[in-house]
Amino acid sequence: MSLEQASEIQRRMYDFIVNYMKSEGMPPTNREIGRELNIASTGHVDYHLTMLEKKGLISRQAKKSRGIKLTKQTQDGIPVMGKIAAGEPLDIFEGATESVDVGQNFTDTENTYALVVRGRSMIEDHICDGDYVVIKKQATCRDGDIVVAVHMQEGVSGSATLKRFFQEKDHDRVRLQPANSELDPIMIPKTIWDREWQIQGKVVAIFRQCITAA
Amino acid sequence: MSLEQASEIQRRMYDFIVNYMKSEGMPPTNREIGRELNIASTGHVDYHLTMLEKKGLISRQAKKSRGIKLTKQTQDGIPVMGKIAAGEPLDIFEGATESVDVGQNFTDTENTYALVVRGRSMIEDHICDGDYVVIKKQATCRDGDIVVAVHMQEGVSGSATLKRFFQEKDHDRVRLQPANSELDPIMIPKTIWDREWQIQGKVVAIFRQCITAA
DNA sequence: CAAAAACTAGAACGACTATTCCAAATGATC
DNA sequence: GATCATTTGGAATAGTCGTTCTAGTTTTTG
Repeated sequence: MSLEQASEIQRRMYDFIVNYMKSEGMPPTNREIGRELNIASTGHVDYHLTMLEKKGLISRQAKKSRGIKLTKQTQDGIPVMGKIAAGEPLDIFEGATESVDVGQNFTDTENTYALVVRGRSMIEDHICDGDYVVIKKQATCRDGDIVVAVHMQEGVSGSATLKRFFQEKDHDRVRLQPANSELDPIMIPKTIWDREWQIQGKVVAIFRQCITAA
Repeated sequence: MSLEQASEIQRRMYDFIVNYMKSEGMPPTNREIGRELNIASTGHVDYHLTMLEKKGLISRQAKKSRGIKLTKQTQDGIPVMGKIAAGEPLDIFEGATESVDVGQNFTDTENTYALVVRGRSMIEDHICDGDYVVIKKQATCRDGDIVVAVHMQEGVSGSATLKRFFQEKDHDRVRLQPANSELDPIMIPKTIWDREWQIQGKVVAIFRQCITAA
């Protein structure tokens, strides 16, 4: 919640605080905030900070210089946009409800997100049920890449599937290959491919959290 | 370098700054440092901060409150202590040369480290050559846990191996089971186990970075 | 329209902060 | 013993900081 019910200037203020903390390693002062957002009065800044605090986005330590803390500390994680499988395409991109912290390996947060793998369709590539796959958004890919392919059907929101991508030039079609010998590949003629399918991105990393009950 | 050539009080000061930043999210003021280290004079604190800066451990922004930055960026990653395999035990713990950033999922940095997996000995558990395994240090484990087991031979530094741990009570021995049907388990009588073997820790996560040439 | 909420500016206060200067111990080196 | 770097205390200064106050405008809401 919260971020949506903040006004435009409060959102800009919050963004500035986040960026300042990331680059400077400390929260900004009220005056630094005002200078950045062209706010002439420190009291004015204080007012909006109080609002942000009331909305639960930050917390403040009274009287302390730079006494701002972020309550939502998931700054570093990348959003988990949904679940994905190969056998039965699932809807994704309903908005991130979760996030997974994979550190600073993937800094391009604009173009990186994660999905939770469902099923055993990529098991022979050692991608298991429950694994997080880190996806880098891109519209093109190379033969053999593990990609998120979206099937856009008329009227229906696209359903996504995780598969290896192969371009079979001699047959002029695309093969989406699961990594499970019990499952069949999807063969798509190039003409239909261009019209109905779209590469959303490719897998750049896999993260598996082992259940550890002790 | 640098940290070694700092005096005891400067080391304590540096530690306090690191801990303060970790818990408070901002650097401490000179006065807060003095209060913590029982230094009566702010000028005194300033003197030691100047020394720390000269030795390259911190950098300072003149006149700014809390204007301290750590130059050695707080290794957010966890140290990669070496390589490990099941087939041919490898020496580890030669000191970390590398580190991998797995985010804030594992905050107990004192008791967590990573290893690079070599070989296909755990392939049926979907742990591949090149994967990072995140290890949580602990001396005991449960049946079925994937553990780092160290064989301590006389005179030789211990060699480590990654396997699943099983305690076979009826035979009074320990089985270290690779996840590769081509490889045989290691069976160790309980008496020898207690004397020559040691559990270093268990796998809590797996991180795989896919080669992405575009 | 009227009332309420949100937003903006300016000024001022007291506390906090980094820095500097002075003076004096302590410990090591030669 | 003399010299030097290191370590400590006290005081003072100029500026920064969070906060509060008054007073006005704009926007939203009923």
